[in-house]
Amino acid sequence: MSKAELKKVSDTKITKFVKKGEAIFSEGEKLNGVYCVRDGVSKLSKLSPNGKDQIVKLATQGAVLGQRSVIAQETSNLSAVAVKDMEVCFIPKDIIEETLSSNPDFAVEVLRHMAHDLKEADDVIVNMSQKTVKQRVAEAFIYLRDNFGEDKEGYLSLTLSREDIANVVGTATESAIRIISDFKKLGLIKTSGKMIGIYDEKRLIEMAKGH
Amino acid sequence: MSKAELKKVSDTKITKFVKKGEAIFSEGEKLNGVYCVRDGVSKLSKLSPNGKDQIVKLATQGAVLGQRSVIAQETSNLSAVAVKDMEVCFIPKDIIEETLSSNPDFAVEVLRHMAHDLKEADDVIVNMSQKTVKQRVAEAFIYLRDNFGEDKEGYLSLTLSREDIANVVGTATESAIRIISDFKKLGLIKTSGKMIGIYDEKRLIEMAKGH
DNA sequence: CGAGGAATTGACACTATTCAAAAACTGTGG
DNA sequence: CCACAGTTTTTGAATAGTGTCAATTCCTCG
Repeated sequence: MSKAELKKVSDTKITKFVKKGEAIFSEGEKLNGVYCVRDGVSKLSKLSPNGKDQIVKLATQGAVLGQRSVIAQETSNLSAVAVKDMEVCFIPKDIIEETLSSNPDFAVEVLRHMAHDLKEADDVIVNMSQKTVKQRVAEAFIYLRDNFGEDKEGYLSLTLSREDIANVVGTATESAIRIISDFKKLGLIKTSGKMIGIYDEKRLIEMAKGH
Repeated sequence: MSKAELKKVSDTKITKFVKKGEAIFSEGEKLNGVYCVRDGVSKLSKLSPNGKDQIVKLATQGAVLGQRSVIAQETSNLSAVAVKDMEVCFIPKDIIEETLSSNPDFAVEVLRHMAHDLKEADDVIVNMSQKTVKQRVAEAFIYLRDNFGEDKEGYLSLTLSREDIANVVGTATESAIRIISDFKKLGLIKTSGKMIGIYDEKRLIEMAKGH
């Protein structure tokens, strides 16, 4: 973006704080702008017909929420709820649209970003359909560590409830719990309250591949 | 696109015919352009680590293949294979890139298109993770009819092998076969060779919702 | 300390994959 | 036109993987 555009954006942006558990927007809602994540983590989920919530993506610092819906000029197909206290800034739709149509570089940049998201979505589809729940749980832990890090004691920095883990993996909460319990018994992970830490990364990765 | 641009595209485009079963491009291949589907149908699939092919999308007339990879400047994450004799036209990467950066309207149009694909991918993720194989098979038949139509005898115009059906649904071939056989016994569908026709749409839709 | 939600566990029904074998179909060369 | 070889489609039976429901136990917060 040019300097003038950047200025316009920073003039109009509104910073918002969202507490863990609170929604930024919900499925079906009409969005009149996008939200940039400055801090914290949000889950993007979609309610399935059977009443369960499928988490499609976890978004953290640097991610932009609502982009897809604003560009497609549709209501949101996902809900965004904070899983860790957040600070987001809001950018009105008008600015996005205007910048898109006046600045090809910006459009291409957004395009690249969306192309990347699409590839990730394809990968998730393959994972969901071709891997067992056990493999997906193992994968989820690796993913959580790689994307959100771990504290000095080796526990994952992003702590999700067992239900959220199940919703990321796409399974029943009890199934996820049982597998976590198995992993612990096998010495692959350690737990402390709802916190989870990776013990034996190597074997966990093996597990994710199916062994 | 402007007239001049359109002309440039039609000057450089190369028409290609692809027979059923032949590949247009494969996973990991570097694409130096995109393919527009003028006729026929292609499956876009990704090989999973366990050796099975997951069909992510079926593309027909009007669809553009390879767009994502060209835009992201990456090798293709999917393979494209014809499931029905095809006619495609090739548009070199250079032209795409140039048009993207010079014509904001074109970029926005592509963006909208990709936003739509992304939403569809989200829906597929939810279906894969939250529905049973039986529901997904039922859904697949409805999808095939809605998108590819049926002949005068009521058989689906797009005939896929049982294996392809299983790969769309994300299950073992035998599982898909068994479910198809069940549906037939229940009077929901009829078959003739590998052709499949929908008998009782209403109950099939119920089935897709899970009853 | 008590209430209410979260996490865990057991038992059981149901779903789906796997391996093996039989039957049906397809194209080819005699 | 038929027989053969190679696929694809079907079916069976055994096994493994998941989901559901109900009952406890744990935790956390007011």
